[in-house]
Amino acid sequence: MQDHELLVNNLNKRKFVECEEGNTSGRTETLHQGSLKRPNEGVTRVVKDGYQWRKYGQKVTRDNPSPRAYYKCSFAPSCTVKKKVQKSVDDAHLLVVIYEGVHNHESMEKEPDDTSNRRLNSPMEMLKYDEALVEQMANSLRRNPDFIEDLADAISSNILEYDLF
DNA sequence: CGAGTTTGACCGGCGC
DNA sequence: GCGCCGGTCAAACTCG
Repeated sequence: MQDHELLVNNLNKRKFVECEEGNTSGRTETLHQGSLKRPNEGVTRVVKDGYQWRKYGQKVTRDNPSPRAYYKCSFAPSCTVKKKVQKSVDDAHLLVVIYEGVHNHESMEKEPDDTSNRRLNSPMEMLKYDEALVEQMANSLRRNPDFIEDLADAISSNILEYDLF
């Protein structure tokens, strides 16, 4: 399933904090605020979860003061998958990603270079992200003890998969 | 020059 | 019927 792919991808990019299922038609993920939305921060441009997304709109919604961004999958013209990205109401450090639909094509997993991830911005930035990441994880885990099991399960199964590569 | 982003306008659904 | 709101479109702009 793509769930795991996304999870692993985000972990690789050091942006993933927590993931929760439970949206009706789509999936919801909460990401640590990283370079996700700002291509000019010098990291990867559009590819961050294995797919290529093209932004087609942005809106400020009522329930959340932060603008919500709308993305379509631009990797395959026939792919109608969309995703919405907005900051969490609870925690502005988190990005909530809502996926709608299912990809009808392979992901772009084979990112040409793992080296493109390599430099977030600077070692300082990485440290900052790491700190915030740990903090966020601790907080969310404290709040959601049940989540530990799911997360550990997902991570461990993916680690095993990755070991094969 | 092409691909992607920004941003204001537009449209349709829904509640009153 | 009207207004609000979320979602989408498209022209202008930016960047590599």
